[in-house]
Amino acid sequence: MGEGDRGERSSAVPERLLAEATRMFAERGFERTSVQELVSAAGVTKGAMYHYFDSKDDLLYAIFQRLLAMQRERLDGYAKAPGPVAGRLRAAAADLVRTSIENMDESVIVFRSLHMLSPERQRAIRAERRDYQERFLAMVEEGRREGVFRAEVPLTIVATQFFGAVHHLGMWYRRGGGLGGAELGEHFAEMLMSGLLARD
Amino acid sequence: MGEGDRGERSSAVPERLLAEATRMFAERGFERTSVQELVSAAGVTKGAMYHYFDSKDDLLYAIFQRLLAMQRERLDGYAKAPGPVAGRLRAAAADLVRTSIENMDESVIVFRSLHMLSPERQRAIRAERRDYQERFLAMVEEGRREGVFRAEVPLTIVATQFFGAVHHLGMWYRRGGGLGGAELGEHFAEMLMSGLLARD
Amino acid sequence: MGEGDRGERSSAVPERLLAEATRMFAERGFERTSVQELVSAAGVTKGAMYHYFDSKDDLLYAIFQRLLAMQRERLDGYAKAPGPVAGRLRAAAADLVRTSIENMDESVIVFRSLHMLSPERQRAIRAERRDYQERFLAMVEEGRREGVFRAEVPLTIVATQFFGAVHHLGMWYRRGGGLGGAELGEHFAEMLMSGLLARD
Amino acid sequence: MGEGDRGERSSAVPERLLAEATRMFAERGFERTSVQELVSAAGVTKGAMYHYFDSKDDLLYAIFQRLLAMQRERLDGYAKAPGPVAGRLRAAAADLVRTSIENMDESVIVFRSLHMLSPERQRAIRAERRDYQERFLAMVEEGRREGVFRAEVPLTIVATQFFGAVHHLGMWYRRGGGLGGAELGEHFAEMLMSGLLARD
DNA sequence: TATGAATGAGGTTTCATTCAT
DNA sequence: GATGAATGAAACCTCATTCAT
Repeated sequence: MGEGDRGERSSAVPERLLAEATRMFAERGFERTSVQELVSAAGVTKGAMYHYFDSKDDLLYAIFQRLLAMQRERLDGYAKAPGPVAGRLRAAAADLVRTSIENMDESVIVFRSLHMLSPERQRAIRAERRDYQERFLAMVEEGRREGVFRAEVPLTIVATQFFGAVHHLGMWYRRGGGLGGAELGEHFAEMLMSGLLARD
Repeated sequence: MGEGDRGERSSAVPERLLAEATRMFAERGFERTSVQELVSAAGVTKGAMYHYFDSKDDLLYAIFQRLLAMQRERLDGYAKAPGPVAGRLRAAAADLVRTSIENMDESVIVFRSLHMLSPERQRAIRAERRDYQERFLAMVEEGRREGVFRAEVPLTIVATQFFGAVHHLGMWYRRGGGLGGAELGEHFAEMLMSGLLARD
Repeated sequence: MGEGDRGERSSAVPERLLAEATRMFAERGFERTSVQELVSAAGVTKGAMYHYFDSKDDLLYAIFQRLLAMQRERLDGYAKAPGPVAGRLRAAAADLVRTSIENMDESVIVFRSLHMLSPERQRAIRAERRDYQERFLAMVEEGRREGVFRAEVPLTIVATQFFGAVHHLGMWYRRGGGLGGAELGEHFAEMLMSGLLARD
Repeated sequence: MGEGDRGERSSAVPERLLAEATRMFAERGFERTSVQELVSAAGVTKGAMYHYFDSKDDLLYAIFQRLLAMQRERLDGYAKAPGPVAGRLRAAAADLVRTSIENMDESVIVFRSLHMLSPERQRAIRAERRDYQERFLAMVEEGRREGVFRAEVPLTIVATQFFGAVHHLGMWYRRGGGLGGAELGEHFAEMLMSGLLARD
């Protein structure tokens, strides 16, 4: 039992907990998962869990944060990249679909268990998500100013259609079915662009 | 104490319970709502509730059933009506949006708390919803056979986009905001049709 | 719906209830049987039951009473009959076994659910049973005075052995098995007599 | 606060619960004893009880198990001991009576509340009891093969009489009355042997 | 850093009984 | 004689969290 060994094992505890919580919250829901079942499945004790997380709510919040931070970081990459906005928006859209599918458990939890967070944290997450959509729509605006996107359709409608469809994925998408994440990302991005791009 | 009086009073208990449950489940979630809080809000006793409903789950199921039965009945009306399929599909789409907004509480519950039902009932509800979508898409097929709808786009994509957007309504639509239910229904129907209709 | 018809039906209510209660209390125990299940099985309503019986306890008490009254009446028949006491005791013993088997449900209830009665009624039933045993043992004493039964063995031991064995029937006797009620009655009576009769 | 101290204190909770449950279940019956009354009497909290026992049923089962395991262990001692079978069987019989009286509460519970266990556990206990009787009767058979016991009386009758009488003890035996456990054991063993031993 | 026994409030549900009709 | 909706107390059990070690 060297130090490295021990360090590895203990640093694994929060990660194992998060991984197991993600799996279980997605599978049976946040409230149907008891702390005891969770720690048993993760192979740690209750005491250990409460050493790393203040509460069960804290665990849920961490899952939200991790997914949203990742998506926002990726979006920023496309927003700040060089090149024509149309190509960057299309890439960002495809990327959101692909990463939503790759992190389906987290995505399901976000849409299903947001209301289980404390009101305060619900507000924080809602703000973060609104921020994401605004940054996304800012690219649409950018394209409009440049004249490559049509200006007639209201932004709200565009957002509803696209984010609604992404959100809806968790309701029907099954791994191993017909389409892979990358393919589906292309489909969705294509539909978004066809609604935005000026005809002719 | 006439007959009508008695009928009203006794039939009022289940109805009051359903109404209050719908409101509370939508507002704070199914598991955040205790039976005690629910019956207090409805002004009945716990015993009375369990006289009419076998369990808290039963109450949730009744809410699901009521919404789905209503939507299906309305869809059937459009499916069996005379006239060109394009018009009937557009009307059905607008109607779904409008009734989803009018019954926003129920709609939110359906998408957020499905996983709180017993596995058996989850299957029943999923089957009912699948059935709804199939009937809806049958109208799309009908239009394709008649040559009024394009055949290139896969049905799954059409369904995902449209139903995803409807589903997503509960995440952002707020009563008293810009658009009313009828207007929004027209917008959504318009977008659906523009994706389906053959160009020129 | 003539009067006779109606009379028959209503007089059948207490009987149907007693019959069903006997069956259910024996099968699943007194406390595991709810009043609702009982009245449903008997095909009557709760109100009807409470019209004839003051409480669930009352129903249990009636079952006890009916069995004990019947057994006591039969014992009295043998006690007061003419002829040598040995023959009458043997017949009474065989009869107890046979009727216990014929009314196995009641017998099981008596030994298993006595403690569920109100303390007052428990005392009443215990007194009645003690009385039965005393009348039974009075016949043994009679035989001793006449010199046909041995006097060495204490009465308590005789009673314990015989009544213990009768009581124990409910634990192992299964209808349709090897021995019928009458045969087993003869076996038990034979064993009792062989322990009482003077040798040689 | 040494190690011994801690060990004693923590092991005391399940034991205190079992002791109190045995006393109360025997006195007023399993279902007349609420979990709240039980834990109050044992001086622990409900949570503590459910930490050690999965359910109220579990507590009942533990009482059954403890008595049956003890009895079986003692019987095995006599079965495997050296010496003539008649003496060993007599000793085993006397021992069963004595230990049944010493553990009268448990004995009463076993015969009165077996039907309150889950069906599965009822089967387990019945099997264990059947096993006990078979081991007991195997000693009778052994004696018959050696020619020391009569062969005419069927084993079932022997078992019914003896175990019936033992079982019946709980119905009439009162501590402090005439006979002590050891004496009564001798009486019962004597009666069993007199029925089994060949005459002359 | 980690344990796991213990807490105690609160959860859902059951049920014998009553009573207006 | 009979109904069945309604009561309300009490039942069993769960669970997130704490804390002495």
